[in-house]
Amino acid sequence: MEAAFKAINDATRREILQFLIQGPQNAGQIAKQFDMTKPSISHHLDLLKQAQLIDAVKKGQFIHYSLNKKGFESIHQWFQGFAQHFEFPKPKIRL
Amino acid sequence: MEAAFKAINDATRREILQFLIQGPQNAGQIAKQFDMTKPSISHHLDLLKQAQLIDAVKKGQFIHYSLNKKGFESIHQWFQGFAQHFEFPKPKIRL
DNA sequence: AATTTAATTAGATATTCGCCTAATTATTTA
DNA sequence: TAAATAATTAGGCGAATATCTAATTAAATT
Repeated sequence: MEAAFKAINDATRREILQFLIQGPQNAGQIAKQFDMTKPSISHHLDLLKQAQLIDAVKKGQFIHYSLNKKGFESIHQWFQGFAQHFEFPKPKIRL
Repeated sequence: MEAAFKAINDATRREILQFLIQGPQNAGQIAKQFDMTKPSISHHLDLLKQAQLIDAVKKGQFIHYSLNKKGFESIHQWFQGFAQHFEFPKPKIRL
């Protein structure tokens, strides 16, 4: 949980997560989205992985990164403790 | 939003928020909960206030701090973008 | 008015963070 | 097997962060 809060406290890492909503991407494709060197992106990916916000799967010489539910769940759980005290708007229908 | 992510990326500040679930507390009462000096707590309170996660109301020589919905909403909004991709467990009945 | 109490602001310091360049590892292709 | 490609690891540096002590502000009490 500690790791997840740390991971999302950075604009670049949050943008990486946003980008991965589109689906899995390899490190090079991710790096291309940002005006930053590959080693820097690599480091961000490492922190996101530590936080279990993303998964990494090696496919040949590429590494495919994708969103991982676990990290988001840990944030969700923390948040729920407060949500109960505030009553956030709920969708009209349950999906 | 930036400020909210920054604010919750610290164990002490998250504990302050937890403590405030019980209800409003003044700075001294909050500081008593932690093995840390009052100026340090004061600084944490300032960051939480900047993030609109807490409100501060001066009552005489005391300042009463309480949870503020706004900051939590900004985190909630960000989170919702991902929640849709994962389907988090929902309560059985709508309250 | 002087003292006490609650809290913040100011300034210093050690640690962590984000970024870079250079070097390394691992895989594919010529 | 040598060269090229994908990605990481290593090392260094300036900026940001968390903490402390000392000083300041503001309100209440004596």
